[in-house]
Amino acid sequence: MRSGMSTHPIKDEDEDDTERLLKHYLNLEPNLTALYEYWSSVDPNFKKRAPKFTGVRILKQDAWEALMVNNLCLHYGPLIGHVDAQPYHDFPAPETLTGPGVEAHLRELGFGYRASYIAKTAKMVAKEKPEGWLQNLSNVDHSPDQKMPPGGRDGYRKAHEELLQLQGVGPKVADCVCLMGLGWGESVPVDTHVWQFAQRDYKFGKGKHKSLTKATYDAVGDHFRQLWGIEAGWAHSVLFAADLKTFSERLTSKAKEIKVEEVKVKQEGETTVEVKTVVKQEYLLNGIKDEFEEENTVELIKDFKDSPRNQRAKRRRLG
DNA sequence: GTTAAACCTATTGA
DNA sequence: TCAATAGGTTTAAC
Repeated sequence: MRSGMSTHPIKDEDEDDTERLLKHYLNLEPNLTALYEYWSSVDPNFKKRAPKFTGVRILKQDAWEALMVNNLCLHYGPLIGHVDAQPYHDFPAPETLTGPGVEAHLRELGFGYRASYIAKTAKMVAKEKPEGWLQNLSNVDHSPDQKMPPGGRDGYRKAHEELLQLQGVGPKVADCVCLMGLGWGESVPVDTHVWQFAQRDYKFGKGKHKSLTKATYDAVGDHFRQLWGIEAGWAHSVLFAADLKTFSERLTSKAKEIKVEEVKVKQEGETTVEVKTVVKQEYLLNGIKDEFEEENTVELIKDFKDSPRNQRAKRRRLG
């Protein structure tokens, strides 16, 4: 990719558009700092957790691509080219996945019960729905200061509803497509992680909204839309990242280094007191208070004394 | 209207 | 090896 800092105007004319495409796909235009500041100003929980998860952006994917998955490209997508002898394939068009043997083949490829969903959805999009159906569900209005009801703009509600007709597409997947493939910023996909922190930090999971029914699903989305505004789906992604196990290692990685040092030091001494010291340091490093401290305490104790009781305690707290 | 069971495979950690 | 995790949607049953 060209850097865009060329001093040769003549060459700029045939400069490729890779940078422009990347900026668009990675959605680099919006001011992340301003957005984070706004979300932090309206939500103390966001303010507490977001600093460890900066730089989260919502991709501007193709809607059909957002609807489907990865492994498909290798077997159905057209070959784009090679990098270091490694072949790269584009995403297959829905028409490519409408053949009679597709479902069986996808099962062989390990898609499991989703094989039939993919095959049926491809048929619906390619054959049963009118031309441009999916793309026409996109948000095209980018004017600032739009009003948005808690349920979202009409276009978002329409897109969400239409997507639910597809086989294997429920509210969560529909919202993922709305958010990343169709440009509806207020879309909040509620998956298991979002449901976890909705219960832990936003008082869901009791009373009227005890379990994640459709009514609860909508209520969670409405709450976050009301709280975070028209880019609620973006704010949601920041906290989603914070809830993932793979990413949450960020919260303890530095402390683990210190923990190792502490273990060496205490080699000849008693354990309990010194473990607590480590926890304190981790707590300071993280800058995250209350319940996090407790979780880390349990985990660290588990590391040193791996008793079944402590394992149960950890599972219970981490839920 | 809500809940439970069934659907599928792959990866990771104890 | 087994449980947890990736993990929502559909269908049947209450």
